[in-house]
Amino acid sequence: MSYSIKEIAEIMGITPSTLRYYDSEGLLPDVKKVNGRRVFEDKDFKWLRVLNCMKNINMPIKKIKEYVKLAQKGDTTLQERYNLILEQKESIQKQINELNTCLKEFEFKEWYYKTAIEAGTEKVVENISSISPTLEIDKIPKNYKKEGM
Amino acid sequence: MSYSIKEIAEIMGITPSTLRYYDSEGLLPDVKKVNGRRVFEDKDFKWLRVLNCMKNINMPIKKIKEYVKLAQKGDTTLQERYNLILEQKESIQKQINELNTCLKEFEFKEWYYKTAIEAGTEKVVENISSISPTLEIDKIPKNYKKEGM
DNA sequence: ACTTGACTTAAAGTTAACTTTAACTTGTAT
DNA sequence: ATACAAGTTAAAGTTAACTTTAAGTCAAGT
Repeated sequence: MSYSIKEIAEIMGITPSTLRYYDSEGLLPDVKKVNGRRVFEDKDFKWLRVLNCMKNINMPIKKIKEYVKLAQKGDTTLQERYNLILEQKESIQKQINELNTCLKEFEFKEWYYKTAIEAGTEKVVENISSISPTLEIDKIPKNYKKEGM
Repeated sequence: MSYSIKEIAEIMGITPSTLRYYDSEGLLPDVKKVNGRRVFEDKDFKWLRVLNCMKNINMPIKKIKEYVKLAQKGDTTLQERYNLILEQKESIQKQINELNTCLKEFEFKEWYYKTAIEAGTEKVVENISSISPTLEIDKIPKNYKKEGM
């Protein structure tokens, strides 16, 4: 099966312009061209779904390009690609953990506002700050530090 | 307790400039000023931790500002704030789901490269595409569509 | 009195990731 | 033959979220 840029764009939920941009940035390895037009095949579609995945985990385009370049070099870069994958796996885990912590905070806020709405005023809850264990500290510990906001 | 901009910046892991930028964007409600200098108190610190949370879930600054403005209006905006919280909760859930799907893909790739490294070549695995159920479809279903890449 | 260090604002600059525009080509339908 | 829809490139424009710079204020220490 082969697809036009418009078709594949629609399938992926992005615009043809974005696909051309990705191509120009070297994110789409070896896309066939017929009469100067891009023709996407199953292998491209497969890769686009991995690319989509990499975008979802907030990998910058530069990093994705790096991966693509390594993959194009062949077997000599297997270890490097493995390392890159491990690095990204850690990043995903970290993001999931952060999101879960924040989810707890938002669940607290859901309760907070539900209670306030029932009472008609925020006064009934406003001195309660959070149920989330990571967020309920009111006094700052002496050596409290946080990286990357 | 009260803190200088430098202190609070270090605690939050951001720069004083970023804090000033947030303030200028209306993200820091009612920060006290003494001799023209910002003085951060426990309530500001508490809010900064919620702000940090909102940044972690990729809420745009515009949306955060919206929330701050609603909160400043008082009890008349309780329902609106509740709705905003629910909306964001859904967004977090969606992000966690996406990350989990991608984590599976990366776990597959970890195995893929480990196997390839052991064999010394990618040839031994390269026709295997993914173990993730959502990503292993090789033929595109007729009505397959995806939003927001 | 004067230097120093930490703060201030306003405005300009930066970066990533697109998006839009302009000018052009190509295959298909009338 | 001609119009039209869909593609192309190169380059300029946009947006969000900072970051840097420039010029100035202020309290404390020497």
